[in-house]
Amino acid sequence: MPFQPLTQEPEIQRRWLETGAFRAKRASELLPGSKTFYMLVMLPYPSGRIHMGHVRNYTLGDVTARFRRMRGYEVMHPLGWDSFGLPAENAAIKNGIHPAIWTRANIEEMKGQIRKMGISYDWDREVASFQDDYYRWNQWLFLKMWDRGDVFRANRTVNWCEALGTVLANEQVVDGKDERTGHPVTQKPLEQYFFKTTKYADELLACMDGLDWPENVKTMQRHWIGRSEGARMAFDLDSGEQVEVFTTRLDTLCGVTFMALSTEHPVIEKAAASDPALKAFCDQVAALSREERLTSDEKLGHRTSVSAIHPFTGEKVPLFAANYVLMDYGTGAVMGVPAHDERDFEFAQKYGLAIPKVIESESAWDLGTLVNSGEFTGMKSEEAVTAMIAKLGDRAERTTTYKLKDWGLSRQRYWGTPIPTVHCAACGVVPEKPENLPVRLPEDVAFTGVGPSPLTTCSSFLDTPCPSCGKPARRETDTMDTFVDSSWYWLRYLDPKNTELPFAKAECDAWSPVDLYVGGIEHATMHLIYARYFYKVLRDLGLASGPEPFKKLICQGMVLKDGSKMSKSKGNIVDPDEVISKYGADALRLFMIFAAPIEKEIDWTGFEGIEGATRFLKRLGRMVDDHGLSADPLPAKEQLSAEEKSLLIKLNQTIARLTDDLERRYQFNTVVSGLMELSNALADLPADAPHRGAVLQYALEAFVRMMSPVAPHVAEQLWSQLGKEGLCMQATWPEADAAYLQADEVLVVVQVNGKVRGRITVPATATEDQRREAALACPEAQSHLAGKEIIKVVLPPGGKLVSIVVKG
RNA sequence: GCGCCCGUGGCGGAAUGGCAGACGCACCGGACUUAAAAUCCGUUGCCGCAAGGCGUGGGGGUUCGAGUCCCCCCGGGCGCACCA
Repeated sequence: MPFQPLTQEPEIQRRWLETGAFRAKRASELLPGSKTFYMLVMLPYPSGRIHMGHVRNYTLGDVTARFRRMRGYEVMHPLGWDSFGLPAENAAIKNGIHPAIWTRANIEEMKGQIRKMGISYDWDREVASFQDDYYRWNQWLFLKMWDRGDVFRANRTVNWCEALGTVLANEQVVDGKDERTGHPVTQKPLEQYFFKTTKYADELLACMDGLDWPENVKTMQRHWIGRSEGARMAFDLDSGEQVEVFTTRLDTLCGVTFMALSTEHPVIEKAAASDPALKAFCDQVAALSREERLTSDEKLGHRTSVSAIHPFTGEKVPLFAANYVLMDYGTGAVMGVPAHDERDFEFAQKYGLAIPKVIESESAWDLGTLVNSGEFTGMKSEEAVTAMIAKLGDRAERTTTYKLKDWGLSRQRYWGTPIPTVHCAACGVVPEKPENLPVRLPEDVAFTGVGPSPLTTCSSFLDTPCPSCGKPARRETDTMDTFVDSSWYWLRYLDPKNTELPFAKAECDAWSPVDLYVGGIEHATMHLIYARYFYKVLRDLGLASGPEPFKKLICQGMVLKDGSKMSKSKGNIVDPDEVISKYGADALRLFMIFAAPIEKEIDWTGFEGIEGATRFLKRLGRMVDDHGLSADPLPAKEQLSAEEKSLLIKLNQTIARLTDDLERRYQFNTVVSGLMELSNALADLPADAPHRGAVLQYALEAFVRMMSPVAPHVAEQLWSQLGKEGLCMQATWPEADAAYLQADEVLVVVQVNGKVRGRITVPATATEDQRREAALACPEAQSHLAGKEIIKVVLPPGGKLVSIVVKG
């Protein structure tokens, strides 16, 4: 049958759906001892059209899911939609379409495109975060976390746009203005909700060692968490106040010549109230945009009228407000030790402060031996810290700080999960009662793009009785960060219709953790830390078990066009849907898998690659056509011709190799090249081979099954043509036959002093001695051995090589 | 600045310390064709007529043997970025 993907693929997809071949079992249906595999791809945002990045991601996942099914695993392979967030709201403002309508239409559109790719998703498990049967569980979990003290409210500085009446993300602020409208943006403190992620900082760090994740992602997370051991200590001020600092180098305490505090530090704010010059300095630092602070590292400070008192010497050291001290790390205050800290050094030079050396070591910033430190002189850094803490008493203690911040989840937006709390004049901020969930988003609101979120003016939403005292109160109008939605969605897939709980523990126990998670590297920190954090919370709530959600992670590379990212603005998008309409899904899938290793970028320079994939599929079709059918049994090995035997050896070696590539190495591109090599070997079988029909039939049946994960439509087609009943995707993955893994005669390479000098053929059964003798006797090697002394002969395991070492 | 990753033909890439360049793309030559497309066969790392030599960014090291492991340097990418 000719290769006609455009008519054949939809027909085959229909057969798969009718058979229910993609359906994953519920925990109760799983037989005891059955192997499960949870294949997960990252939750997509329904932007409207799929792009090549999706195609690559979903193809990788599908190859794995289909392979595991054929290997006898029960497979979970779902998809859903990250369907809250700003773009829908912006579309509503621009086009006057309600976000829900826009979102639903986009999901339908993209689902249709994904279906055409033949990805084996169990669509009965689809979830969409904008639906209240999903986001009610965000609210439910929020309340559980509230009860456990994992949620708190605090003031935090945000990018505030007065004209728009909303908070903006850092990426949306360019040159101190809203990138869309140009309205000015200022920094403003705002009362917000936070998840206490720092509570799990140590565990998040410690569990990372056991994860089968790319090393660079693990490193990024370690840096993000940023654990740092040191000490806190309190300095008295001559104003009668105290300032607490965090330092990793308490041993340098005797080198302190100044104190530097963040411009936002309470002590500075208090001093600024009566010091206009200091106030002006702080305002000037605050006015600098994010980028300006990043690009200029010039140290700036302003001396206050206050001094700190050194706890050992009683000397007074000046106290500065400084631009290089961050309020949200440590205590927002630094003890300035210019001789042993690069930043303090720069600062001291600029402001003419003393730079006394108190540590003797290889470089100024290293640990070493104390000098000029009174009674501590002569001690090693480590023992000095212990001694100083002892002497400082209540003033100091060892402590650990983290760069990881608590997760601010408030968004002053409409299109997100309403935070289920109520503001009551009498009771304060009160959590909603669980039985009143979900707190639904009101639908009858207008989107103007100006002023605060429509929730703040929607009385049907706002007016609600206080859950505690019952008096009239006002609903919270903040909604949740969409990262909340994507932090546990993969557990909802396991039990998407549950109305009692977000998911049943039994389902989680049966399927969790995810065996393979595939997605973009851009989620290396935020999403993948939040999801790990959530899992630990869920575990502590008794909803989930086990420490970590994602056993293995693969970050796929991007799909580029002519070296740069595909984007609407560049007009360089290659639309997957159009490619499928022209070449078919299998050709696209094959190309995506073959073009590069998963983690590397693919540059879509032209259509040559996909045309190559098409050629390969067509050639296979012709091969199966020409072969027809054979019912002859495969003859015994002894009866086969040499060519037939070597074809079957190639076949079985390929089975072994591809199985390993897919099961252990997760190396997909070589799966395709392995298939291509094997197809070349099949084509080379002589037309007059004595058992051609039987051998080809046997080899093709295995071949078609092996190509099925990558090119499933063509595989089904050829499977039928080979006279096989049932679906190829439900057939068993071929098992390598040990009798055909090695040829009777094997090639042995002969090296002399590390250089290849000859090749000999020996029986596979040859002993080490026989191999050594044969190698020494080989004429090409002989010419390099003549007149030289043989030092030793190495026969590495595997028997494929003999290495002769000579002298003279 | 700190950290991580990567440098292999014209291109994408393969090689799990053991024959470097599998497989594909492109190119070139040939067959089929009135012609073209499609298809099929073949060549293609570099130097050399050849024998042979050289070759995985550069230099050093470990090893019988290094693209692969270790050290230094060069080039590219990514992440974090005054983290006390």
